[in-house]
This record gives sequence, structure tokens and C-alpha cells, in this order.
Amino acid sequence: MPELPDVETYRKYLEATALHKAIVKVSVETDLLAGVSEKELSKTLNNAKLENTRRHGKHLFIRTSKGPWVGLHFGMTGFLKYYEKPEEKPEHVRLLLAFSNGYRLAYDCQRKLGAIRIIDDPDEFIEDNDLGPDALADDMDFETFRDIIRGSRGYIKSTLMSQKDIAGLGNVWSDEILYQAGIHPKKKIGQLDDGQLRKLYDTMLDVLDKGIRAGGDTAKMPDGFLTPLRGTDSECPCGGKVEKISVSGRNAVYCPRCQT
DNA sequence: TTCCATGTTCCGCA
DNA sequence: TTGCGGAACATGGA
Repeated sequence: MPELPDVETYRKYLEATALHKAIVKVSVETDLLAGVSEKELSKTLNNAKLENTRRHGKHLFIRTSKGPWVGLHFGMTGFLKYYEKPEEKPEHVRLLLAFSNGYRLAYDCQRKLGAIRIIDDPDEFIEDNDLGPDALADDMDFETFRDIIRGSRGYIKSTLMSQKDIAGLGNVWSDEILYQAGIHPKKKIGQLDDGQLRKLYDTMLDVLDKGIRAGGDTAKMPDGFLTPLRGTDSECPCGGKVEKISVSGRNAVYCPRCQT
């Protein structure tokens, strides 16, 4: 479920498990390679170590001891798993690193919508791909947020989800933020006043923080949150029914009573 | 069997 | 020309 809270969780997981260990073997599924050959990837990773990580939006960057970074994007179904016993291997492994201590790190991606890259400079990558500032970046203050949102004209949900505007929010967490802020997903940006944008900004930071603390697990969010109610015919605490509508081709889940 | 999915990219229309 | 909304994409589970 890789939006910002999930990718941040994978980043911490990788930092806690797979750093500073010599890589002795690399296997990769070539379909997911983006702008890099299998040979180049192997050359960069073999006998190298993973030194540190960085996240921008839904992208995870891992610096190797040889200099270049490995860039991982998780698509809709990607995740990381670190394990020792071969029988713990997950089902759709697309990149597998074996370390000298016998453990392995798997990048799993069932639907192949993720990507594996070699990146010389993450900042350059962010610029080349027109990614907006990360939703949790230090310099994402309210004024910056407001100016970014005001620079767009469509539905508020679409703008929140646009990685070119703000990087990190996807379908599920944008729904949660709008729900907590009491704003209808199909509200046009021109219809929102600064007070509502302020509320949206505060809510975004709060929801992402709680999402990260839950390890990105939408089912584990406490009462009063929308994410555990997705997909079911559920009732909002207000007593109304949670509904689904299409916004820019995505499923938006919301409460028509609480969100106007 | 058909539909649907938490991702991005691309095309057509205002 | 630019930006937005929707379709398309790949894969497999319900």
C-alpha cells in the first residue's frame, strides 16, 4: 500500500535491517528496470553495501558504498522483506539482495507497476521528474502549501494526489485527509477559503504522522479514521453511510454528511 | 468470467 | 499553449 506512510515505513525497515552488510549476490527481474541494464545494476550492487536512505514522496533512494543510489518505486503493490530462511521468501520478488551474513532483502511487487533505477543524484532525479516538495518536508510550511494548492484549478483531491504538486499522497491517504478536514473530494480549489486550506494543511501533517506511526497499515488506524472503513459498506461515526464516487478516474471514499 | 485495485503516464479536449 | 480529467497500462485476487 505504498503511499508516503508506507514508503517511510519501508525506509525505516531497511535502515533497521539491511545497512552496512556486504552484498554477495544480486538477482533482478528485468521488467522493472527503468533506464538501467541488469549488468549495470549488478555492477553497482555486487560487493557493495547499502549505506543510507532517503525518501521523497513515494520514492525510496538507497545510497550504495560505490556511490550511486538505487531508486525504488513501489507501484501499487510493492514492499520490502528482510529474511533469513529461503521459505520466508515472498511470492513476487523482483529484486533480491543476498548479504554475507546469510540474510536476504527482497523487493516484492506483485503487479509490475513499480520501478528499479540507478540514480546518481536524488535531487537531480526529483527535478527531472517534476516532483513537487515532499508533503512532510521541513520547508512545506502553510504558505508554501497554500500557494501550491492555489496554483491548481481542479478538484482538491486530484491536486492533493498530483505528485507534481505535493509528493507522497495517494488515493487512500488523500481520502483520509479530506475526511478529517471535512472537505468533499470533489470540491473545486476556487471554492475553498484560506481557513479551509489551513485546516487541510494541519490535517495533512497530523494524518501522515499518525499513518507513519501505524506503519502505514490502514486497518490499524484508530476509531474515527476513514481508512479502516474502506471497501466495506460501512457507517461513519456520524451515523451516515460512507460512499464511493469517482474523482478523476479514482475511487474516492467519503462521508457525504461530514464532508461538504 | 468479469471487475477491480492504494501506482504513473499519455491523449484529447477545453 | 497549458492544464485537467479520464483512459490505458500489467497482473492477479475476489
